[in-house]
Amino acid sequence: MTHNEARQEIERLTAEIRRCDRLYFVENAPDRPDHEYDALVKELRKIELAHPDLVSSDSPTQRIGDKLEGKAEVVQHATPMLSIENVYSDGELFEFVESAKKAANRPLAWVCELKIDGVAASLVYEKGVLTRALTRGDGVFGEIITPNVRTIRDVPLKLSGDFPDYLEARGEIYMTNSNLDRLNREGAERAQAAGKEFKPFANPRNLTSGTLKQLDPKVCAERNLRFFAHSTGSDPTAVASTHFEFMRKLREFGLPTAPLAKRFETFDEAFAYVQEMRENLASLDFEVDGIVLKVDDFAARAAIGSTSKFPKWLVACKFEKYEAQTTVRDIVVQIGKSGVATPVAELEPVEIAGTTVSRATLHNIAFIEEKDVRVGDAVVVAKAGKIIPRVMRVESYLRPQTPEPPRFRFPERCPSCESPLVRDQQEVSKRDETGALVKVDGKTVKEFVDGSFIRCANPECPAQFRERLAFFASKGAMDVDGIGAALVERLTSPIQIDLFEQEPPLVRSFADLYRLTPERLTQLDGVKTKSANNLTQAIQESKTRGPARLLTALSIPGVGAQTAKDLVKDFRSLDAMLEVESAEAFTATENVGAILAQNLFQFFQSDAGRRIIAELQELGVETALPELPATSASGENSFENALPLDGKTICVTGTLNRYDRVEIKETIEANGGKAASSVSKKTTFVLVGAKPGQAKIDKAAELGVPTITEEEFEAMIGGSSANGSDADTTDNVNNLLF
DNA sequence: GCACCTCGAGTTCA
DNA sequence: CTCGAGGTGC
Repeated sequence: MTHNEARQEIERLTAEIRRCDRLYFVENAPDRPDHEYDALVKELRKIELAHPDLVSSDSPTQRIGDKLEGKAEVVQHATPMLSIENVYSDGELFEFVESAKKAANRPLAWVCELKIDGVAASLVYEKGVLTRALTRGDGVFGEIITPNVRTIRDVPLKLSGDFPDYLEARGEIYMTNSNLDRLNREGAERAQAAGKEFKPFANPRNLTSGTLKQLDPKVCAERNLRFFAHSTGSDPTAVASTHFEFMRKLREFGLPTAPLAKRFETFDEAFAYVQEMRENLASLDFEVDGIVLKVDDFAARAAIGSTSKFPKWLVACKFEKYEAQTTVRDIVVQIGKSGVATPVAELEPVEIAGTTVSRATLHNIAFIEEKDVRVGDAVVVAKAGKIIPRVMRVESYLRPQTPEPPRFRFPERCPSCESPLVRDQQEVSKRDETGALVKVDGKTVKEFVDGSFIRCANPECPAQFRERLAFFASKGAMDVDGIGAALVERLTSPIQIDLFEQEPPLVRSFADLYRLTPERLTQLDGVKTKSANNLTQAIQESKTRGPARLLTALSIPGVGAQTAKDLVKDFRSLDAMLEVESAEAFTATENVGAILAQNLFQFFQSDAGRRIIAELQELGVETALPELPATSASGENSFENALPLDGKTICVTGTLNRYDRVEIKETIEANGGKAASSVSKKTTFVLVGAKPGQAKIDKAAELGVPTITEEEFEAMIGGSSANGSDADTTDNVNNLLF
């Protein structure tokens, strides 16, 4: 064969092979031309062997490249791969569509596509050649999986047709159910022949994800992964003006696109299709976890925009429900930072709305008794407020009769320190049988009744200390980066030297935290020099959080962030609080009554409390506000400029575009307003974001409190000097307070 | 004493 | 987010 003949033959074979790929993958031909394909590739490889100079990088024989060394490289996406907002009910879907329509301000055509449960990936084509493939990763950084992706026959190594210079196709890599079955069957056969045990792959999604991380592309090639594109990371407007048209172009370039995609002129038609698809999913050969609904027109998309997390012109209708039935494996009792003992149901893990739920609180003794939850019961768990699982009901008809599980009995002793658990007592006015108040000499008679909570009364309880330490280091308090429940557990556990010898825990008081050195930290398993240094650094930085944060961090019952701020405003230092002579001195502060005052007085008079503060002070933790500058010492606010939100109380509900929870609170306060957590008559505005809480909206309507949008809010604060970058001394003082 | 407002505490998972 | 309870004003 001459050189020229070889070149022609290679071209012919390549075209034939591409036709096979296309028949099967892009056009979904019913008969899979596997034999033909294999024979063609074999023939091509023979010719290429004889003429190595004619082998091009996009030849079908080049799908399997060299093994990767070590770990996959992580690189940044050209534009972030945002995730999709999920809706789980028709109501949520309608809400989403309404907001999109409003933002677009024009009629919208919609495209429906199947959402297949696979691994999201981005494929970069430069001058039509596949140069890089990345996993979605965290959306900003992804792992390079190019060698493995090259083995996927759906993925053209070279584009055809009139493709743009630069194209980033985004889509889903997945595996069919029948292919999973085949792999399991073959694996079992092979294992049997070798006399080994074979653990079948559980589901196609996990296998896909695992396969893509394989270092040897040969393994990936055998697994027969699939791919389709559903969007792009590059600019599509040069190629098409609508999504549906763009997808058609991608198919022309040789890229398969989302299966069963359809375009509809109105949402009503699209919704009918969603309903219809819901019924027909079982017949498909791949896992579908929903239907994606997207605005077709690119210009309309631009008008609608995105939040920081999701585009607002795109939504996934999930088929799962907010509710699931599961079994109670065990009921355990947790001790909180104030000693409250909370029963928690440990559940057989179930998926609800995209997350696995394995625990749910049973709140308190009243809840558990009323619902009569028992170990072994079938319970229905739902997500209240979209996140937190809640036991809705016990399916008591499913309860085993022989033997019937016993009623839950609250333990009598603390699971951590074994000291007795005691029921809270509450002071109430005494009433007679008719409900009328009992009076003696014109005064009501008080009596104590059982309260809602059960507590461990031991102030030294290790479980309580752990909770308090975690709270001390948490965001709202001293904000020590890197200290969470897991590390607290280890810091407060004895250190095992060898089988017989152990040393006391590294941290037995708040002050011990500030005595930690990198050397001592490395005594813990898995803490190496780097993390030990970072941690000690973070701990040192927390010394300057100021007295309000510190007071919050101390876990004095009833004293949280707000009360601590109020107190520090009046007292200005913890020393001043140590010097008070009676509990009444605290009641002068706003929102502090007899009970809180007593709690505070008790703490500041106790040896333990005084020691804690003395130790922290000695270690250099700030316990006082800086001295007021002479000019503004005369009175509050006297020299401050009027701020746009002075005297206004704003309650926020839903998700905002430009701020997260903490930021919006800070912004409101920086502008002189008050950020309230609930709507009342005193609320000036309710700031409504996306997916607002219905309770707050209703309440606002009921009380006639005006609602504002994020844009209106921004107009109000006018983007003025409120960001505090040009902070003067007064601002600094405020920063320490707030 | 009652009604209403606010804050604290507990809670789950990626 | 939700519940419970402390605080305040009438």
